[in-house]
Amino acid sequence: MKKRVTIVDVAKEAGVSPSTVSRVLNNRSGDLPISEATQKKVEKASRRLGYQASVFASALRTDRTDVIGAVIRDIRDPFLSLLVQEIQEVCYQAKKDLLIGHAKYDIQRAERLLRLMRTRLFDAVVLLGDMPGDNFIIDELIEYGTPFVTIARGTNAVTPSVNVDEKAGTTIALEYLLELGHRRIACIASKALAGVGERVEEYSRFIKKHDLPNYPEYIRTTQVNHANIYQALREIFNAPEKPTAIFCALDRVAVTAIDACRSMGLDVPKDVSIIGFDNIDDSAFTFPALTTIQQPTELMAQTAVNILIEFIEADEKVRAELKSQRHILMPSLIIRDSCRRVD
Amino acid sequence: MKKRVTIVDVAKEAGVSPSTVSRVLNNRSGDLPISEATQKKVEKASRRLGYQASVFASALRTDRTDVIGAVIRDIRDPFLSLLVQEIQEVCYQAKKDLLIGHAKYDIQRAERLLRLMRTRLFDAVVLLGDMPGDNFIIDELIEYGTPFVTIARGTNAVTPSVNVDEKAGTTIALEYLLELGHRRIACIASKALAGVGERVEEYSRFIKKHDLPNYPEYIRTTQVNHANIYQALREIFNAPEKPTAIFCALDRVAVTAIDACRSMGLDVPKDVSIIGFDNIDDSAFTFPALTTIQQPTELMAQTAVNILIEFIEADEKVRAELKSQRHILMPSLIIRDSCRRVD
DNA sequence: TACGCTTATGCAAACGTTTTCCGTAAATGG
DNA sequence: CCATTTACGGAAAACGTTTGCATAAGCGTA
Repeated sequence: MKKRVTIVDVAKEAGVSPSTVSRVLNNRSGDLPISEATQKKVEKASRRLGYQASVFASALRTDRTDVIGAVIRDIRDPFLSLLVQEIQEVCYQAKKDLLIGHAKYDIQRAERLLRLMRTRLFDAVVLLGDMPGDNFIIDELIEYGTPFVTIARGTNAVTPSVNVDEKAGTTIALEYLLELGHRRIACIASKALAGVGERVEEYSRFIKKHDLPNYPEYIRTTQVNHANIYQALREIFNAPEKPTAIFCALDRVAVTAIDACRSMGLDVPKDVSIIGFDNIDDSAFTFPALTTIQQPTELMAQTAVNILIEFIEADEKVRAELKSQRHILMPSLIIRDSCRRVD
Repeated sequence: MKKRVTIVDVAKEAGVSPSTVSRVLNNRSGDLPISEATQKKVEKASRRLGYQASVFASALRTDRTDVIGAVIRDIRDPFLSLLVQEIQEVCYQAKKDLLIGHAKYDIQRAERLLRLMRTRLFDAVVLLGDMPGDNFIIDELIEYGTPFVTIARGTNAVTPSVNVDEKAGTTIALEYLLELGHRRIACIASKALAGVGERVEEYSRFIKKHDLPNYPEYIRTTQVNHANIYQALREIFNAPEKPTAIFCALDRVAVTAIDACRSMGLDVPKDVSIIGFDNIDDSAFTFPALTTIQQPTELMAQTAVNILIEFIEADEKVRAELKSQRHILMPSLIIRDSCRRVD
């Protein structure tokens, strides 16, 4: 086991001062000229010793770590983890590290992560998804001046945020069903977090606006598992008129719903059409493959990280104007095999 | 936006020296006595100012951050993310933070995370799953003396590790099928990473040992998606004798296989029995629900984190003996509905 | 009274960087 | 040939903690 090699070790090895080593390794030749020869010497010495600057020491001095934090509501949520993967990809390209903290739907755990944020372990933070009662995180982040952006947290955020246009997505899905001739359209959602909530609202508005049948049984909110979805479907099909299509507010419920329909002896899409929202990976692999609304995850990640990086590099005044950045991105329709025309 | 409040601010507020503040806040009254009165003063001042020690400064001094790092092969792998969630839970109880780095099956990305590990950003590191060619990570971790443990990385590790007994698990699954009267048993696996590789090997050994039919078509390795699994199934059923059961080396393939069977018009378990391995969440929600081998994830997490914590607190000599800690835990059979007796 | 012992606290060094300020030598200009 | 710039590099302070050591006060004992 080795002793840590420090900047003075490198300095000795190269026969220069620590200051010079620091300047060379951080490319500060702009501030101060450094001869080719010493540059080479230092670089060689550094490589030879396998030197790696201490994040602590340099962060203590500079208030920068080059690591971005992600606080994710649920690491096992297929959409959120897809998103975090895209974010990581963009960070990687930008030479930032991404470290993920898992809140596990739990305020206490999220609060614990605040310790690390307050102490500036992260240059910036991205918050993925919302949890009931988690606004204090945002408050603290603001208070301590940590740059942050929220993503998938509802379109009515007042802080820097990136979201898909939930209403537009819902409208696209429902209009597609309308085009296929459906009029009796039910809706299944999971417990209402920000984004999903907006979708359900928009569903109701749409139904009303187009004067479609709206039995109370048509709209179900449930946990996402086979048994509960099965139950929700039974209730829906017990309505005075059976629906011919179901709008599932997330792919996770859509995927399960397809399975549940089959175990009820219902054929998708012959007996009932199903459309989802999110376009998670699984949705391409159900049988039949799921027709759904795609969120532009790559663009969302790109946008979010860009905001963060601008933030990090900005000084006081431009930061102020960055604070109003709110992006709402357009989703698109992915047509696969789970919806069919009806007459 | 606030100026950072430091220990000297608190000291001033409380009318004591920074040293005293530090001692109170870190409960160093064991080393050195501190009067009740000053304790109260300091605590009050600290609370009033909302003081939070800088991780950098204290880590620089103490070489401790109280954060544990997890490097995960693939954040979207359902088994691994289940595991990381359990680990996080144990860490939380132990008052450590867990920060997750996502390697995304990519050596380069994993290597980048090494920067953080080498600089002791983490008190200890847990490596989840293996990737081809990632041994250099372990080498570096050893070289730089960072405590670590691997988990789900194959039972023949030579460093501290926690694994399920892959062979025993496979045997349990196959013996169960045997008991149900199956003799023609096929096997589908994903590309061979450490653990899964052992399962496939054990499958072959078992088939040979029990003198069961072993057509080459019976053993397929494939990527995990509907199309590929479908194809694998077709090949398997084109063997001279159709199998009556399929051992899927991971639940992810089992779940997809159930779906694929159904879309081939095959009823599970009437036409073919399917057994999985891992017991991921989804497996309880397939239709029929999947019979599978359960990994004791909670115990695995507990064991792994315990090793890490012992490591962190140990001094040189006990560390040496900790290095040989290799745990192989017993899996168990979860009987659900995807296997049935055959005559 | 002087001495040692306990109890409670402060001083200052150290952790490993980065960066401001300054010094020296060489080069350039008049 | 002197004055002034330019090119290069070092010394030292600072970032915010923790901790070994010193010390001061209080108290019992010889």
